[in-house]
Amino acid sequence: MTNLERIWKDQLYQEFARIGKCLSSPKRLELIDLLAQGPKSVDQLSKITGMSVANVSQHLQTLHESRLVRFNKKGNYVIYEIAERSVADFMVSLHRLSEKQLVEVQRLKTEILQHHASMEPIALEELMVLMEKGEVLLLDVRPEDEYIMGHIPGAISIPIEQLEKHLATLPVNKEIVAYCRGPYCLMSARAVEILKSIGIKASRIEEGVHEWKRYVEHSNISPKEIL
Amino acid sequence: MTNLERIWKDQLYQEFARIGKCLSSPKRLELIDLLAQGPKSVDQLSKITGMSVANVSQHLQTLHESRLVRFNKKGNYVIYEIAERSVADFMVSLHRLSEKQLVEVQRLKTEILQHHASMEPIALEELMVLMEKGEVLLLDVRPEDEYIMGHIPGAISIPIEQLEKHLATLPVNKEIVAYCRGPYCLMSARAVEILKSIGIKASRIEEGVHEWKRYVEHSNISPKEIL
DNA sequence: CAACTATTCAATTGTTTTATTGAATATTTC
DNA sequence: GAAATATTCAATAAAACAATTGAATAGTTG
Repeated sequence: MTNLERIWKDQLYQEFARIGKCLSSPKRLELIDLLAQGPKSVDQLSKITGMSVANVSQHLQTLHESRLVRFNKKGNYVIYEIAERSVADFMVSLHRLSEKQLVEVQRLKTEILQHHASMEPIALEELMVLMEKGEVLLLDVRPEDEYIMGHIPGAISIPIEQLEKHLATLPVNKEIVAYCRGPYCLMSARAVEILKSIGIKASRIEEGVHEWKRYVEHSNISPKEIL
Repeated sequence: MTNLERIWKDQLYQEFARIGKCLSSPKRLELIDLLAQGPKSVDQLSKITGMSVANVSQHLQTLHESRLVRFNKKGNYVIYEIAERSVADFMVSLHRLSEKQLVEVQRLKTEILQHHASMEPIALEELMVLMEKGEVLLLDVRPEDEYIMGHIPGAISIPIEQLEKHLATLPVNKEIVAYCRGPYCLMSARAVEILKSIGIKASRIEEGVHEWKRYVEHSNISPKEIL
């Protein structure tokens, strides 16, 4: 290899590693995951994650330097969002790889399921069948703005905090399946607990919007429009 | 969010970040890319990359802790390889994301093309058409063991160092298309230079085996067996 | 325009990471 | 079994990073 080639390769891999650096901090990964669900301000992110505002801001700047996120200023707020859909897709890949390779991730996932008794999720495939038959109501329990940004077709939106208030409006004859931000979000599990406690037949899927997109794109099922 | 939930999430993201940490060092990324082409010993990797043996060994151990690579001992050598095909796929994703988001990567790619005059690659799609017609000979210029590990169907193997010796055996009536490890490997460019210098019509694709696999899987073209 | 809010900046701390060196281990070959 | 080879280990020094704090900025509301 020529010397020039070596320098070129070093520069190139230096760049790839910039993306890698963004992924090397747990806090930053959590921020990307949250932004993948929809745009959020710095202090929203600070409140959700429990990090200090300054700390969040700093992490967001790191992410911005690698062009994984972008922002708009809206009045007093700075609203960050992921730079591209492909960033969210990439995060799904990272999670899948982590689950495949790291036993510890698998262990943590089953551990939390034991705390939420009988919260075993149903398969996405199974949900599809049930929805075809119209036997099931799909419930998106994320905050409403995330639902508006994109959701699984056919789902209705009841954010988890409002679920108890809206219990009366739910059909009694249908089974309910809840979903939230994805496999590492527990809002859908909490929803199932609430629903089951008042005698409604309920379950959850562990997939979120991005995992669902990946699923339909890989299984060649007609990729319906996202409403 | 409950306190327990916060702890759980922190542990989970800590784990994801372990994979991220592996990707945060340029040298480690280069090692993964090389291993994605086929198993290699520590000192092979040391020689290819120009790093010290101890340094390579240390990086490989980091990769092993995150289960991205595995190894077998063969006599005096320790042969490392990627732990799963999905690791190679993930690297393709990372490269694609980097190229999309980082202008600097795009700049570096065009920069090197100016050094190798008229090395503009042809599209994979174009190659497929040409191969259907039988108008083209596809040449894999990587080391032979990497070819044996997996190659694009229909390709023949002539490692770049042996190309000049084997020039006589090449058909004169066919155009030749060369490929190597992927978009950041310059062996195929060197091959085209050699071929053109003696008047053979030649070009290259920038894709390697993994990029090719991704291509056929996403375009639903019959995914022929890899020979 | 003064008080307030959201965000960023700058400086500091303690921690991790990287590359390097030389020694230690394990396997093979003669 | 001694010499040679491939790899790992351990210790070090330099560099990069993460979280924290308090001050600075910029936009908003009364």
